[in-house]
Amino acid sequence: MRPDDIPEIRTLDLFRNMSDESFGDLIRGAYVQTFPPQVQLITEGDYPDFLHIVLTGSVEMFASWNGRETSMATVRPISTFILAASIKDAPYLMSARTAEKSRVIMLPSMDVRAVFEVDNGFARAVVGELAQCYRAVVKTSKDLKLRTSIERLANYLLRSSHRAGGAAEFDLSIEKRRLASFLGMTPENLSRAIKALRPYGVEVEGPTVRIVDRDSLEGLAKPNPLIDDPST
Amino acid sequence: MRPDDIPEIRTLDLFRNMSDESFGDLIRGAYVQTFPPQVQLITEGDYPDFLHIVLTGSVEMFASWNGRETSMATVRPISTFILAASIKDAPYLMSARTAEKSRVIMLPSMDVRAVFEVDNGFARAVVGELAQCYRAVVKTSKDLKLRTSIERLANYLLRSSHRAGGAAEFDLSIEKRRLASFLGMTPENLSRAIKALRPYGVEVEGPTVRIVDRDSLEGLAKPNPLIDDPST
DNA sequence: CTGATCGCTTGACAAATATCAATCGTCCCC
DNA sequence: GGGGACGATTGATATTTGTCAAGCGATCAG
Repeated sequence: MRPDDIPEIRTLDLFRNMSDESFGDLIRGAYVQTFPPQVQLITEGDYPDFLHIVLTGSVEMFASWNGRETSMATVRPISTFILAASIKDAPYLMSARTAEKSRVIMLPSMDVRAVFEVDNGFARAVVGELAQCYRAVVKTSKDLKLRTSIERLANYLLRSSHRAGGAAEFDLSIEKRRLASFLGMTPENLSRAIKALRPYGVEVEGPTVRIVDRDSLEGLAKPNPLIDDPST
Repeated sequence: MRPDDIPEIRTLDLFRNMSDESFGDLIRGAYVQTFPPQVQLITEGDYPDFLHIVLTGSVEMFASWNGRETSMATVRPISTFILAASIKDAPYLMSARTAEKSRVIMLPSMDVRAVFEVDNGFARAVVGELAQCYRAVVKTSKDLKLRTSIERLANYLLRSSHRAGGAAEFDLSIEKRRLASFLGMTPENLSRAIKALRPYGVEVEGPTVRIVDRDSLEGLAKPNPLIDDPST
């Protein structure tokens, strides 16, 4: 691990309120690695060796069953993934692969569990992180069950715009076929859904999205903080 | 609260490893109430006043958007619900109503958060509970995205049978229209899906289900512990 | 007993979504 | 520069799923 990685990690919510000693125990066995795109980092069903933290790039979480595959989430810096499995020492429910070139910290799960047992500040921080993850999955579940595919796309675009600081023009930061899978549709249908949003002031050219008429799009999307606000 | 409720609660995973003092603080302001069926206990968007624990009966968690409603989960004894919102003091993402006559403990959220801050055993127990909830939602999300409606029904029936001790004959313990909503389909389609499972040895009469040919049903359902095993 | 209500079921139809096949464009490698 | 690979798009078609309307059967109140 590079020495200048350490202060950056130390300030994460998850590690901020733990003792120096515990933090030292955690990062002693840690290492940072840079992966090229499309490298599978973990496989569902395996037992967790490491708690992963994405420093740069992005990581796609996905799941498979019976020869089918679906994209579950994209993890962006700086966040952990697979915390629940690491703490419980339970098998991964999802696989992960780098979506682009990514720098990832890996903390041995054994150390994570050991520190969790002795450091009360860390234990409480884990609660915060897990609650956040739980609520995020509940939101995407509501998105999937309550909305049509076009409504999901419309809200996804509004969320993306918001993440880009409210910009009217921004880039889809993932491939369209992965976006399709994340939104629970086929790539073909995503193409058609994009066209269906043109009357609502959405212009898409390659990876670039321009929201020309936000009011119109919001009229269709009806964004709701209990589904679309990632911060609550 | 009735005195004989207390030891039962004390043995729950969530409360087993906390100090007597903390436990006393928690239940001091608690009360137990029995609700008739179809009483709405909490409403999404509200801030949590209480952490709820179902002692008997069952509670349906559901969510709404834009005039639509979907069933998210059924909480059965003895489990908590809305723990994440209580701990974070964040708005409920789901509403809850009693599905049948139910006895429910209500612990003031303020007390829960206060005890969480001081009792380390409780804080760690909260982690275990949250991780469990998180993984449960991930599983249902995979179920929804990777399976067709008939496959979801087939696996639901196998899980129900397993919960009934592996019995070939058991009762659907929820209304069919709620089951349909939970499985992400309409009541009409659930009816048709049930008929579609007849060639796989599934006989349904009213609320009673009989799995005549488990091998055949499993051949269709292809149950997978990373989706269908609630214990991992 | 009777009528009303309610959940479930069924059939006919409509809408949404997936699948298949072909094409287009871009990027990369030779 | 010329394939070739790959992702995106489009059109045609099939499948799945939802909607609407009607009817059935159980339950319950009067």
